[in-house]
Amino acid sequence: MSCETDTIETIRNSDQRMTPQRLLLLSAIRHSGEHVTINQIHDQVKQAYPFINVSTIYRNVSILKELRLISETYKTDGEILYEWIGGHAHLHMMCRNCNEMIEIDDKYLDSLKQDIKKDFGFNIDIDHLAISGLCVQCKKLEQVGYDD
Amino acid sequence: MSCETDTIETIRNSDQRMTPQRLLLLSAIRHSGEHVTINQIHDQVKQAYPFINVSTIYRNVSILKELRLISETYKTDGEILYEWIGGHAHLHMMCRNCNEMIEIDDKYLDSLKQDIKKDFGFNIDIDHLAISGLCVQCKKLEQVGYDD
DNA sequence: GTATTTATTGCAAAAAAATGCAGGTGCAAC
DNA sequence: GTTGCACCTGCATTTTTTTGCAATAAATAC
Repeated sequence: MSCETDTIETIRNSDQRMTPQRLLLLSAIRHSGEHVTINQIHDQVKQAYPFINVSTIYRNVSILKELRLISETYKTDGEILYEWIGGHAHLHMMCRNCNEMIEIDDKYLDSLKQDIKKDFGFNIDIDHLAISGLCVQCKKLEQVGYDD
Repeated sequence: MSCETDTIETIRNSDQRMTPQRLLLLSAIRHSGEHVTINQIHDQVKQAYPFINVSTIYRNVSILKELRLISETYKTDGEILYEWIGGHAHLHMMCRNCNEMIEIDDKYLDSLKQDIKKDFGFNIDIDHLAISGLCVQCKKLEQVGYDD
């Protein structure tokens, strides 16, 4: 509840209006599991309000992204996922072989963040980025003739 | 020259054929600076062979990506960049404010890679990933009233 | 409550990206 | 050199994403 009040505040404060569509969309992203695609959001919102247009989804998602209320993650297979930023920042590791996604606490980034900040002044966002690689299982399968 | 022989080998060895189009595309990616988009590749190849279709570019880029001959980087503004993987792995830091991109040696990833491997068995790809954040200048500009 | 201002929506239409398919062609075997 | 197979290409089509615009509806002031 209170977090929704915050959201409304954030939106109001940036010259945006709180429309029913936007509210539905927010709630869809917030409540539907972890990661959702544009189409999943659309489908979800349509259940409550069947007339909503996809372009509305696209536009709102883009606005919420700018406001940093939701995060955008490019999966290594090209799919784009959106997720509510609820304080629990984490990294996504996506296996380039089986496409499995692992979530990893962002504390693993701490040292990288510090190094980059110290040496380049660049401030890495805590939130989303999908990292490509090989999961345990697929790595094993790949181990056919070489070891690195 | 020799690196081109390697490329041809890699392609042949994976049941693919070396077509003139593919050769032009390879050369376009290899020689046109650092990062190129699909359209830039297309434009470049068209200069030598005007009849090439964009879909050929899409498909070949996708194949070369699978073969790990080129890397794909999702910029934080959504643009996708391709780059020849020439041994010089590096990270891209992209400022979410001014869109400036900084390249950073991949040695900075070493410790993260080790930690993730140790704790999750996940093997992060050395090559490309674009990390979003704020560069020095933009961070300063943002420092209006709060400090974190 | 009403009027005013201006962001937002839905539709339609355009642009961009991806895909299916039939014909063309690399390349290996002969 | 010729043949055959499987991969590639280009075109046409479909799917996805973006954009322009008139109508609508929040938010603010009265």
